[in-house]
Amino acid sequence: MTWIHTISDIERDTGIAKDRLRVWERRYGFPEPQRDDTDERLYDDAQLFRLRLIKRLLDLGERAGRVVPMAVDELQRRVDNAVRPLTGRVLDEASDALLNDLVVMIKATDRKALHGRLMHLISERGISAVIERVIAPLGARVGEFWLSGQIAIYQEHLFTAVIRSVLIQAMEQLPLQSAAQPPLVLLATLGNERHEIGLLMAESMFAQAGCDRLSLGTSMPLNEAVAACLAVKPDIFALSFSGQNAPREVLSQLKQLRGMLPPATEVWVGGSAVALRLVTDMAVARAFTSASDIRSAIDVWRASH
Amino acid sequence: MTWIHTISDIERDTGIAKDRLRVWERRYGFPEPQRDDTDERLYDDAQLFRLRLIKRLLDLGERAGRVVPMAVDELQRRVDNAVRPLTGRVLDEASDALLNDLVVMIKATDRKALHGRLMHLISERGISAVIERVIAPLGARVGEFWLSGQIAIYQEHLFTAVIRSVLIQAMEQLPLQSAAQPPLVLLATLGNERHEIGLLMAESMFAQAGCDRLSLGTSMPLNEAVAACLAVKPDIFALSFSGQNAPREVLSQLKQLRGMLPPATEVWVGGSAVALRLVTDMAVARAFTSASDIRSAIDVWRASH
DNA sequence: AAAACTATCTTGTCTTAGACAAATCTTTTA
DNA sequence: TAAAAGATTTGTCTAAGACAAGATAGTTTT
Repeated sequence: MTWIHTISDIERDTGIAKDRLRVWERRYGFPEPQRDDTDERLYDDAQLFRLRLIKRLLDLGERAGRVVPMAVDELQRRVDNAVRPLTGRVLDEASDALLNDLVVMIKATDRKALHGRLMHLISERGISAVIERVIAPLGARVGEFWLSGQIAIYQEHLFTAVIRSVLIQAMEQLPLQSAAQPPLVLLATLGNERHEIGLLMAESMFAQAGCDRLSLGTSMPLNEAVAACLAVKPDIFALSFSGQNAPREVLSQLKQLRGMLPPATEVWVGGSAVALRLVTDMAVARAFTSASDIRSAIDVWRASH
Repeated sequence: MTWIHTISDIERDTGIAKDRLRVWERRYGFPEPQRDDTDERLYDDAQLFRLRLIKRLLDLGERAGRVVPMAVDELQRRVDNAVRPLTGRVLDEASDALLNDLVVMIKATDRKALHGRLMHLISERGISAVIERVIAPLGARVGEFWLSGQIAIYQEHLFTAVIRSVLIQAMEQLPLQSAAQPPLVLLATLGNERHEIGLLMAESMFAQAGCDRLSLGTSMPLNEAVAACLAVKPDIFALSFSGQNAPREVLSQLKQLRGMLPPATEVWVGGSAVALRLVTDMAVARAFTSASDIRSAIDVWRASH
C-alpha cells in the first residue's frame, strides 16, 4: 500500500519546514511532488523516505545543495557510513545475541517479554551495567532500524514506554534514604528533542549514586530551561541530545546556555549526538559518551565539594 | 522590561501559525506589529498577551472574526466567564486554604516543600483522595494563573515535574503483586497535547486499582496511537485532554479513533476539556470529569468480564 | 605553513497578494 | 421541527522575490 502525503504531513514527519521544501523544489528540482486538482503538492512514500535520509545527512553537517539532488542509494550509503562509527562498537557474541533477542521482541511488540527480560537483567547485573551494555546499544539499534524502516514509529514509542517503565521501577527500588544527597541535579532535553531514553538513562545513573534530582522532561525551550535552572539552583544541569540533533544547533544552544547560567552550575551533556566531541573540545560543557563515566564524575564532584 | 518578538516567536508561544497571523493582520487589523529595518514583523508583549487570550477563546469555540478585533479587557472578561464554571467548584475553607498554600509554594518555586507536603497528604489521605481534592484542582489553578501571567512557564514545568515525581513515587509504593491484573490499560495524550498531569493522575488511579498498564506518554500522533493500540491490544485505551484543546478537534480525533479501533477496545477519556460533555452525548467514548469515577468504572468493567 | 581577514556563494526564512475548500452560520423549503 | 440550500467565514496553500546569517574559498599577513 502506498500513501500520499500533503506538504503539512511532510513537515510534521521530517521536521523540514514547508518554505524549505518549496525552495528546494525551486532550486534543486527535488522533491517534485504531484499535484492534486487544486495544484497542491502531494508527495509519495519514496520521496518521504528520501527526505528523511536527506534530513539526517543535513543534521550531520552536509549542505543542502549537495545532498538534496542525490539519488536514494547514494544517500543511504552515506548515512550508513556516517552512522557505523557511532553504533558499531565491537560486541562480544553473547551481548550481540542478547541484543538481537531484544530487537526481536520489539519487532514482535512483545512488551511483556521485553519488560521481564530487562528487569531480570537488572536484578542480575545491576542497573548501571544494564544501561551501559544493553539499553544504550539497544536504543542505538532501534534508532537505526527506525531510519531504515524496519521498525515502525509506534514500535519505537512502545520501546520507549517499556524502557521508561523499567528504569522508573528500577530507580524506585533503590534504597530510599539515599535519594536526597548532593549534588542536586536538574535534567532536561532542549528544543524539540523528544527522545526520552537518554534522559532516563542519565537520571537512573544519578539516582543510583543517590543524587537529589529533578527531571523537567523533554523539549524544554532554552529560555525556560534557564529560568527553571535559576530558580532551582542545581549543582549540575544535565542535558541529553540524541543523534537526531544537528551539531551546530547543539553547540550553539550549549554556548547560549553556558552564558546565561551562573558559573557555579555545571553543565553536563550526554547522548549519541556527534556534536559531543566538539563540546569537550570547546570546553562549553562536560560531555559524556558512556554512562559509567557519569558515576565517576559524580564521585569527583563530591570529592571536591 | 518589555520584550520584542518575531513572528516565529509568536508562533511557537501561542501555537498560531504564521500564515494565520498574517491573514488576521490583513483582515481584522490585529495584530499590527512594528517592522524592523528589513520590514519584518516585531510584536510586543501586549500583543502577545492579547493573542494568548484570543487563542484560548478560539479553542473554546469562538470565531476569529469575532474575537480577534476585541479589546484586551473584553477578552479577559470572556475568558474568565468561560473558565469559572469549570474550575469554580465550591470548596470548603480548609481545602481552599490548602490550595492557596500550595500555590504559594509554586510561586516561590519551593519544590521540596511542595513535594514533601504532597507526599505527606498522600500517606494521610490516600492517593485517590489527594488526586481528586488537591492535585486536580491545583492543576486547574496553575493553568489559570499561567494564563493570567501570574505564573511563568518554567514554574508550570517545575510544578509538572514535582507532580510527576510525587505520583510515580506513590504508584511504586503500592503493593507490587497487584500491578498486573486486567484490565490492561494503554494511556496517551493525542496530537500536540503536552500536558502530562492529567495522564499521570489517570495512570495513578489505574495503578491503585491494580490494573496492568502502559503509558505511551504525551503527544502521540493519531496514526501512531492507533497502531500502538492494535499491537498492544489493551482492554481500555485511556486518553487525557487538557482545557487547552479545541472541542471540535477533540471530538473529531475521538471519532476517527473510535472508527479505527476494534470495538472490543474501550476508549476512556478524561481531563478538563470542555469537549468532554459532548463526548458522552455523542457516545463516542466514556468520558470522566472526576478521578473517583475511574475507580468505579474499573469495578464495573471487572464485574462484566 | 598557520592564522586572520575579505569576498563570494549558499541557504533558510521572510515578504506580498490572490485563490480556494472546508467548516460554520443563515435562510429557505419540505 | 428538521433537512436542504445558499452565503459567509476562515485557515492554508500558491507564486516569485529579497535578504541576512552562515559556510566556503581566496588572499594577505605573521
